[in-house]
Amino acid sequence: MAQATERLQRYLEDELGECRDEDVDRRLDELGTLEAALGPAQVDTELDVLAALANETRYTLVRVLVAAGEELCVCELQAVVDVSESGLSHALSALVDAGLVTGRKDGRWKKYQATNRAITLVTVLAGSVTDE
Amino acid sequence: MAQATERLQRYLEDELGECRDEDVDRRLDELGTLEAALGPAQVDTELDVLAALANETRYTLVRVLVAAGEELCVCELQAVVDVSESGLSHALSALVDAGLVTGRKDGRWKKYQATNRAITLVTVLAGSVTDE
DNA sequence: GCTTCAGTTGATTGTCTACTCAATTAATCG
DNA sequence: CGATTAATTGAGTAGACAATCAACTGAAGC
Repeated sequence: MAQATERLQRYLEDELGECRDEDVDRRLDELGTLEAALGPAQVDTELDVLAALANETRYTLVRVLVAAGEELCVCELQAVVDVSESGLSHALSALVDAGLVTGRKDGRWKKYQATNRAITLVTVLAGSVTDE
Repeated sequence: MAQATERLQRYLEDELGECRDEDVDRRLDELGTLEAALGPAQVDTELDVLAALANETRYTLVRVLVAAGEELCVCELQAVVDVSESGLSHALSALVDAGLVTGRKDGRWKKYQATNRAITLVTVLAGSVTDE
């Protein structure tokens, strides 16, 4: 970090006209505060959610479940994605772990449903991409 | 898909009490419609955005830029993440490609700023994770 | 003009991830 | 009960990804 700090010092000299060591320390502290604004645990959760969504198979499943607005059977979801039965099960399991869908056994069948989190995220994401 | 269709047929028999081939076809069509609700091009864009965010280094950069509310110099961002100078540059480049940040050269320095898309997504994601 | 400096680019490498296959569970049906 | 069915689990593997190193670009400053 020593070298990086030198560069930051030169930058602050450019910006402030003058720059003492204490100015560098203050700026480093400000940057640290920005980074720590959310707790690290929450960031981990957010990254888990993002990782779960950032895959074509899983994102398709979430989108379909959100669009359906009701629970769908695994055997129906099988018709929607292009992976093996096992692959579908792995995908759904990852989505459950990320809190994006919930599963419920119903007799011989298992049904999955999008959570509020999934609905919110898919809606906002679609919106933020539409208005390029 | 032949086998999967058989299972779907049995499922629909369970649900509807009775099920002709045409019922299966109709359900398959409904599912296809759900999947196609958004154009495939838009889905690709959404997946690109998700992939760009789903990485600790890049997500941290976006969060800090959003929290800062102003443009930050590469040399400032260097203090925030734990990768090489080159790794930082690669990360910022990926974020630009995903439309999450913009870059601007200012003399010897290069400054990056969060886009509206990034602000929206980070805000909503943080919110959707807070209310567990 | 040559050097220094800020940042980028491309190639390479080790790690992580998303599948598939095979075996397994749990439930239903005959 | 034994067989079939729906779905899950775990091991293995091919491909994708993130980071680094080294070489490069372009602007600033002496």
